[in-house]
Amino acid sequence: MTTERNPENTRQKIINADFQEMNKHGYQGMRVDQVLKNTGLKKGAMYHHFSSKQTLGYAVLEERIQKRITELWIEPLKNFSDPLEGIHALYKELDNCWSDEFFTQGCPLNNLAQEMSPIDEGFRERISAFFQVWKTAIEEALKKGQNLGIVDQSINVNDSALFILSAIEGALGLTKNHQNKEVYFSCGRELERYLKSLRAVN
Amino acid sequence: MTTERNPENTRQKIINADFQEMNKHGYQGMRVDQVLKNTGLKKGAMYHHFSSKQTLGYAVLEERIQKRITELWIEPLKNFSDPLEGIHALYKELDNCWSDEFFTQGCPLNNLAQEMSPIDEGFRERISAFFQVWKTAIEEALKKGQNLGIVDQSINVNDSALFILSAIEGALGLTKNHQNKEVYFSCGRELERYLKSLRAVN
DNA sequence: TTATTAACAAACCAACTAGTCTGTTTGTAA
DNA sequence: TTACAAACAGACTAGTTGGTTTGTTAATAA
Repeated sequence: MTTERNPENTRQKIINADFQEMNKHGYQGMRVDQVLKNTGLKKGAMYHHFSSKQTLGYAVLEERIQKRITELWIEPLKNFSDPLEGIHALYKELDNCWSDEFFTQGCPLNNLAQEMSPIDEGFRERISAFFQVWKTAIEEALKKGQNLGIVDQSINVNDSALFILSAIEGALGLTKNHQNKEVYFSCGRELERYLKSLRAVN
Repeated sequence: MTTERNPENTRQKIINADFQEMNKHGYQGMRVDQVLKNTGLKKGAMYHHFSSKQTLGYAVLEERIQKRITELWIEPLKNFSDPLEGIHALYKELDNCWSDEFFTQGCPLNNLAQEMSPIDEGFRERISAFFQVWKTAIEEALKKGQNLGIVDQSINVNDSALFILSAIEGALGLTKNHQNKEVYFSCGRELERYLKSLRAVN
């Protein structure tokens, strides 16, 4: 704690600073020098912990971005017995969990997805795999809802989970462009309408 | 036609080449040298027609991207008496209008929106204004549908238009990341379900 | 025909950027 | 206490990048 050198802490400081810079400027727009400036560290420190800018970028994705989304979306979804209610609740809850910065800078995962998918297969594969995890979580929740008689049996849970994901990311993207959270709330109300259309008619 | 110098043609060649490079690498990742290489022209030609990389970027957005979306989405939507049918038809029609490249490189407008909104107010304002135009076109179509008794009167057309936009862009974004058109079709089927939920119950 | 400007080509430049290299200090195990 | 490796600092570099400058040729109006 009081030791001057704390390699793990240094590593995390670099990842945190890089995460912020990447989310604002994109991976390509992010400058290693600026990240170092923000941490007060020097090149030697960074290149001791990460072999390249790309390696650092991957670390941010895997250790920071994916982890946070797991905490905010994937894990808590399991706690809802009604998945339709759960998805809408988590959507609204984001307003409390996320700082305003994220609404003007967009979803870190989708930002990377849009920027890097056509030009870096390493990024694309990792992101695609994680979107699959996220989608599967929604899919499983919907299936569970079907078994409980909450979600209509005729629903294609694969299509539905994919659409919900795209709607969430689409809403965050528009919100970022308009720099206005009202856009997010508007889309949320219509997401709720869509979710209602999945409900089993008793 | 057979003249050696054709300034307007040169201008368009630069815009076209820049459009392709920007759509693949992003505005920041786009390299002026590469654009010139693709056209066979030299720096002098480009900086004669455009005062900077930024000016060229704005030109691509205004003269190429916005124009194309107007042709593909905004104008044709007016020809449908049933807006719900129209939106779904245009969504599906994109498969015919767009080359596969666009499904792996994403929507040019949204690509720019996601990349540039937090870092270039000039881009952000232009894109935001055009999204408004697009949204309004959907909104007006829905209103017309309400007047015709096709769309339910209780629908908030502002929310709905925004949600449809976000769903389209969200779907294209996921498709680009997965590099698989099936994602687009999946989302399309669920967009259809949402659109049905807007229909007036007679 | 001629003068003038528009439309380029070609060489050049200063600033930037990821990455390297060498050296120094701190922690730690023997 | 003494090696020794890990954890950095600081200076440096080769390559890149947007932009400039100067020169040349084609179009066009007088």
